[in-house]
Amino acid sequence: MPKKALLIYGLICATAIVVLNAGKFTLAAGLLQLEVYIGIAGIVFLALGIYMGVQWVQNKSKQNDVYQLSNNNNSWQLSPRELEVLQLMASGFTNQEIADKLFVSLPTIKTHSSNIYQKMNVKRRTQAIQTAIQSGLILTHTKD
Amino acid sequence: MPKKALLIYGLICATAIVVLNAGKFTLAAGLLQLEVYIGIAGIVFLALGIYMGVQWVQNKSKQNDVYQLSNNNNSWQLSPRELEVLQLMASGFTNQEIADKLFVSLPTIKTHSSNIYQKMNVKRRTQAIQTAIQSGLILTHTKD
DNA sequence: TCATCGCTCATACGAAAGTATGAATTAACA
DNA sequence: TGTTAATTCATACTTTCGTATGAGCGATGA
Repeated sequence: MPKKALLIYGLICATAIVVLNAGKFTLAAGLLQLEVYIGIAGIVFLALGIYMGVQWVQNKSKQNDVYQLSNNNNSWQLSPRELEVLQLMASGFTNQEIADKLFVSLPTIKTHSSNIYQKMNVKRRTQAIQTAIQSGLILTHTKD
Repeated sequence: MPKKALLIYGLICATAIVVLNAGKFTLAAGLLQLEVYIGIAGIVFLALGIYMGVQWVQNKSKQNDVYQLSNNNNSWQLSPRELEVLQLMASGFTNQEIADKLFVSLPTIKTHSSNIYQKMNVKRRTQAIQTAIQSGLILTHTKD
């Protein structure tokens, strides 16, 4: 969810800034030693870094190879966005994962996929994938 | 659904037989002319034929091409039955359709697919398809 | 004969996919 | 400027998928 992800990151950044400012004021008031301030800031940023690192690795390990699209094989007049969605569907991602990748909401991806199925005259995700592969729209094995 | 389909066909056949018998009795009682009896029987069977024909065509048009399996690429030690299921999954069929094709129940196919995902270390149908295609287990384009 | 494996089936539950409907925004275009 | 297409989003609903768990059965092999 783009909103959720943005919200989380926003909150983290906001928290970090607040903590830093609080520390600066305390420092200016002479109530805190510089070492302590730096230490706290270090811990906050370390935590932030760990969190982002974990997220990164988790996303990494989850990622499949993404299929390539053929340039001259759009038999169904799919829009650019629909092609992107189809490509990610064929690569094994859920609607939610596709939404995250494209920074849009889940309903948006659902709308796109429904439109794709209509244009391709199929009823299911797996049929769309099969049809796209068979037609050559999606390239499963790059031929060099 | 095998049960539902069987039920429907059973009901149709039963109805046809009942109608025929009713006609025969009426005929025996001399209340109906032979031509009328034959006519009614004809209409009943014509309707039955039309219904079955429509069903046939609809099923026909719904059928996808079925992918081929590689003979020497079973990296995950999938059982013969699991290979069949995977093949049909990749070809775009629902679990219900696969169950119908293999003359087993829906829960059976669900069990098979779950086992397939575990053996292949994936979480979803589309991932299993992608992985199987990439590995060469499933042949999307027959090379001659 | 006992253990294992493959296959089958069932029920119940939760997650993901898909449909329908309506709507707002933006960009291209006549 | 009005129209159209593409994109986005939401809500509500149905269908399909997937997991967990437990069980029965036949074949195979130690």
